Amino acid sequence: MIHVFNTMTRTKELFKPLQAGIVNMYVCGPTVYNYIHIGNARSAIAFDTIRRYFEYAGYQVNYVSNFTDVDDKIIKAARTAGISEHELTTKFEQAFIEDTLPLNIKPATVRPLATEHINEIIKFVADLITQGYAYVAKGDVYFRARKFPDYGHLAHQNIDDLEIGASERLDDGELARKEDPVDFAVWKGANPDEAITWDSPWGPGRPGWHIECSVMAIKYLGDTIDIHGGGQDLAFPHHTNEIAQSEAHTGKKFANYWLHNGFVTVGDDNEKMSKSLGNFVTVHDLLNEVEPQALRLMMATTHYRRPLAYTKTAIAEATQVVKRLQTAYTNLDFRLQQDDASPVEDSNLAAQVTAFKLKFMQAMDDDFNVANAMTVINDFTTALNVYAKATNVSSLTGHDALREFAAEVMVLGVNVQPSLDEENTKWIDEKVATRDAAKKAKDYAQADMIRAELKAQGIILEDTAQGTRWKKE
RNA sequence: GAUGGUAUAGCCAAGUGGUAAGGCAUGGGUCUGCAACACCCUGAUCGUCGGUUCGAAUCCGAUUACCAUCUCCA
Repeated sequence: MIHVFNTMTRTKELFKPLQAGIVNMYVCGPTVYNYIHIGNARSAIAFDTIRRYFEYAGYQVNYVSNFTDVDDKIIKAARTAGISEHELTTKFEQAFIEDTLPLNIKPATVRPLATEHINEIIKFVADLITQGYAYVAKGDVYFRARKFPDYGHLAHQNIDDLEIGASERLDDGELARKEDPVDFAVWKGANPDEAITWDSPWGPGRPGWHIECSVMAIKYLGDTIDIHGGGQDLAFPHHTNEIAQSEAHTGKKFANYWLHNGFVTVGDDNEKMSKSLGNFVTVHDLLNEVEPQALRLMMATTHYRRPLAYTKTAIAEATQVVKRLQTAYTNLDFRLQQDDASPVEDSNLAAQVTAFKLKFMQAMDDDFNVANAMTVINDFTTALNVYAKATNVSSLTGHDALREFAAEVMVLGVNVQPSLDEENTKWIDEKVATRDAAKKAKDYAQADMIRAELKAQGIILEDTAQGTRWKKE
């Protein structure tokens, strides 16, 4: 019984999908005019973790996340770089894929592009005009926000309280064309010097900012979707406008649950990180400095609705934890490979594993309470470590435990299974064998020398009751 | 001005009425030929003030501080 916090109602609600066993979710993706920053990554990781938990819990998840590949910033950035908009967006779409891969962010089921849905967008806009919800004004098309009842409910903004132009970025010309300052563009007429335009019944132009998400969400997931997600800052105006235009168009509820992730803050004063403040860190740069799995864990274990303070100490701590999780997995795995491991079930361990799974799900069912889930994973880790030192172990149940452990940790996006590289490690095994012989002969001087020699090459030896295991530093 | 969020040990953080989970760090111990890994032990009365209650971090009121949103932003 999964409960999620719905921004629309500001309460935790029991999650009930429209179709049993299937979750249709749409998450607003980045505008691709630069490398993604850690705020984008946080959002992607938050919803990837949610997605992975649904999948762990047995749901099929249809996860649609877009690239917004046409807007003012793209036009500006392309012009600065001296390349076409398409070249620019293609480059950063590719970079998104490359940068999110090491963070174990699963690719979306569908990753649609605004520019590949222009016909559908034009049709959608035309329908809104026919319905009387939108009007043409000198090549632009605006949505009559006041005509939509309950406008602003999602962000809990009263339409009359909206401070017009509070961000001081409103274009006066646009303001003059609007019937009402709260109206928003669904289609923007082209400026004479803009190359990236499409023909429409209202003249050349391009989609407004919010329309692509409405069109693509409905196209790929249906008129009503289960979950719509994105960053907190999107609640207003982006999602508010999506709701207005979508529900005006279909006459149906657009999304049953609205989930919003909190911001990333940086620096000592915990200031919001954003592109406009210029204090952002790109994932592209960060991946050269930090262990990707540590970054992933750090972000995944901060509850998605809370602000996430990006600090070096948080990364350092996460690095320790990742190591601890991986060590536990590897050490028990080593123990189970020993000849004395029994093929018979260990009912005691099996019961523990069942209990951990139950507790893990209880934690995650509560609006993805990762902090409590981590408590379970920590207990699980300790149990694995204890078992790895046990005199009698069951290979059968031990492997079951490892599988369940890895699955739970993978919900958070961390892989504890060592990658199997093909390189030749025979020489290490030989050194270890030589050292073991020296140890048996109580020639500790030679044994220590071999250990030091391997250490110099980044190989750590660890003696156990069943023999010596090695790992890379 | 409107609308939200946050305040718990050195740091991160769970906990919505019954005498404060967990992690990191610190210190001590066990295991080990030594080491490593691991395991065990070690810490706070919950921003401030007042109220309700047999009992509050948890409810109510006030207050302080910090952060965010109000048509560029994940």
